[in-house]
Amino acid sequence: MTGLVRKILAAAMGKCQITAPSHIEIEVPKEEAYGDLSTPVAMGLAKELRRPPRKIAEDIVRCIGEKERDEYFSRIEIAGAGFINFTFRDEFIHRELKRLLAERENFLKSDIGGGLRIQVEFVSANPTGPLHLGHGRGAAVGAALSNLLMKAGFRVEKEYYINDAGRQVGLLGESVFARYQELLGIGYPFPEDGYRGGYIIDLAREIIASEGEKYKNFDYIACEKFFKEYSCGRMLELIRKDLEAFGVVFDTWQSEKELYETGVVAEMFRYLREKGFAYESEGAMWFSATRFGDEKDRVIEKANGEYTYFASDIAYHKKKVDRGFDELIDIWGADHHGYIPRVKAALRALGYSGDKLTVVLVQMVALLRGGVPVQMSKRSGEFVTLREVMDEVGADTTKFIFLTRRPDSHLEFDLETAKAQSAENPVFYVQYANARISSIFRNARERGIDVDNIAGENIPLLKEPEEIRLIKKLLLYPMVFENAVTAREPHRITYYLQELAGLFHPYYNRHRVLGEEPELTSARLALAEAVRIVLREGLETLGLTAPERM
RNA sequence: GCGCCCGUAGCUCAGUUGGAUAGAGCAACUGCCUUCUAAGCAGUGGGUCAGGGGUUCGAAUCCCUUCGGGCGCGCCA
Repeated sequence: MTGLVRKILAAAMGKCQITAPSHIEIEVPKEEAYGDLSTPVAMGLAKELRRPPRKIAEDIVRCIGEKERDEYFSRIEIAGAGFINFTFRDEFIHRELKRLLAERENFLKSDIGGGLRIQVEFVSANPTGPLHLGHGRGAAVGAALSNLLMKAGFRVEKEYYINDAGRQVGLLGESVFARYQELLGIGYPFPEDGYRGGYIIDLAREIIASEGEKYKNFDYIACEKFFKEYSCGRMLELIRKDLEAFGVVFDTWQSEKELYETGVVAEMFRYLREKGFAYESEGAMWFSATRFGDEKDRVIEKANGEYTYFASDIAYHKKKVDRGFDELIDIWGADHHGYIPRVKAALRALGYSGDKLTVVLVQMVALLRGGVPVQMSKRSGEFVTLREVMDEVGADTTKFIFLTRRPDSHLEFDLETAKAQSAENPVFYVQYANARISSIFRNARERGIDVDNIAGENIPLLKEPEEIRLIKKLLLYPMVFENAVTAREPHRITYYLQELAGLFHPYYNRHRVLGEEPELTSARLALAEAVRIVLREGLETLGLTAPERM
C-alpha cells in the first residue's frame, strides 16, 4: 500500500513539475480521522520551493490522475500544516485482502536483501559456565533479527564465536582440576578468579566417573590440555542444549583456537606488518589503530609473547570478510561498546569500510524477584541461568519480554511479574488470537464447511467498521516489515502483533464468524484466515510458537 | 577526567529515523460467559517527555548545557 501511494505521489509531482525527494515519507496517522496513510512531503518541500506547504500539497493532489484517485481512494485531503491524507476505498481494500489470501506469506515480505550475504554473530558467551539471562537476551534478539533478514531475502548465517583460547578456559580447566583433586581427597589450591559454581564440581565428578583416579596427584601442566578441552567441550554442549531449548540454533560455531591453529592469526600479523600497520614498541607489537579512527593504538602481542584477545578478534573479523559476506552484524553486550572503534579500525586496515560491520548493543538485564534484585556474581558462582528462567516463566514469555524492548534499553526482568503476568501476558494475548482463530476453523470444519480452499470470493461483504479496520491493519504488515528490516529492529514486529491482536479480539467479541448466512460466514472466515496468516508469520519471525489451542 | 548509552503515566516500556491533540501493557475501579476459547471484551482515571537554552514551518526525537543513572577508558577477556 505504501509503495502504491509513493508511486502515485511521485507521478503526480512529476506531472506538476515538482522534483520529488528521493524518499517520499509515508506514515500511518495516529488519528483514524486523518485517513489510512499520510505524507508530509509538501511540508518538506516548502522551503526549497518558497511556497506555503498547503499550496504545494494542493498542487500535488490536483495532479493525481482522476483514474487513480477513483480506483484507490475514497478521500484525499489536505490537513494541518500541509499533510496529504489518503483514505482507501473499501473495494480496493477488499481486492488487496483477496490478494493476501492468494499469495499468503509472500504478500507480507519483500525482497530487500536481494540475495546479499549477512553474517549475524551473537551470544558467543565464554564456554566457562551456563548461559545467564543476559545471554538469553542476545540470543532472542539475534535469532529474531536473523529471521527477519532471512525473510527479507538476505542469505543469513548465524554464527557463535567460541572463546576457547584464552585465560578464561584456562581458568575453567584448572578450576575443574582443583575440584577433581579435592573430590579425591587431595588438597589443591583453588585458582584465584576460578569458577566456583556447582557445575564445576559436577564436571569433576563426571571425570572421576569416566577416567577414574587417573589424574590423581598429577601436575596440572601434565593434564591441562585434557581438563581444558573436556570442560570446554562439555560446557559448549550444555550451552548448545540450552539454546536449543530456547529455540535458537546456529549455522556455524567458530572456534578461536582454530584461528590460531589454521594460521589465520599469523596471516593477519603478516598482513599488518607488510602494510606497515603494526609496529614494535616497548617489547610489544602494536596495531596502529589511530590511523583508522581509534583513539589509541592497541597491543596485539604482549611483551611476554602472548597474543591479546584483540589479536584473535582482528583475525576473526578478517576471516569473516574473507568469506565474502556483504555485511557483518555483531551482537554484543553493551559493556563492550568501547570495542567498536577498534574493530572498525581493524576492518579499515584490512581494506574494508567500517560500515561493513554493524554492532548491535544489547543492554544488561537486571534480574529481580518481586522487586528485589537477584544478586548475580560469577565469583561465588551464584547466578540465575537462562535455563532456570525458561523453566520458571517459559521460553516464549522470556523471548517476548526481550523482544518488546529496544535491545539497547536497560531492562528489568522481574521473575514474579513475568510469571504473575502469565495469565494476561502480552505474548499470550497475541497467541490467544491465533488459538481462537484455529478454534473457529475447527468448528467450521465440523459444520462441514470447506476451510481448506479459502479464496475469499465473498470478501466484499465485509463492511463492519471493525472489519475494515482489521483489513487495513493486515495490509500494513509489509510496511512494518520493511521498516523493521531497514532499521534492523525486530521489536517493531512485536508491537505490530499486539496491535493486530488488539483489533482481532474486539472484533471476535462483537461479531460471529460462523453465522447463519453462508456468504457472510465465508467472508469472515477469509478474514480470520488472513489474520492467522499474518499472526503466524510475525510470531515465526520473532521465534515464538503459534499454538492452535491454549 | 574523557567517551558511549539512557532519563517518557504509580511500575515496565513503545513512540513509524523531525510531523498533527505523546501511546500500550501492568497495577486500580465498574460492568459482560445458555451462541465460534473470559489467557477475552466494554468503560473510567493517570504526563512540566529529567531541567534550561538553541536550530525551524514543526522537537520526546537534532545541537549546547546542567542534574541524575548505567557502562567503558589494561601488554584483562
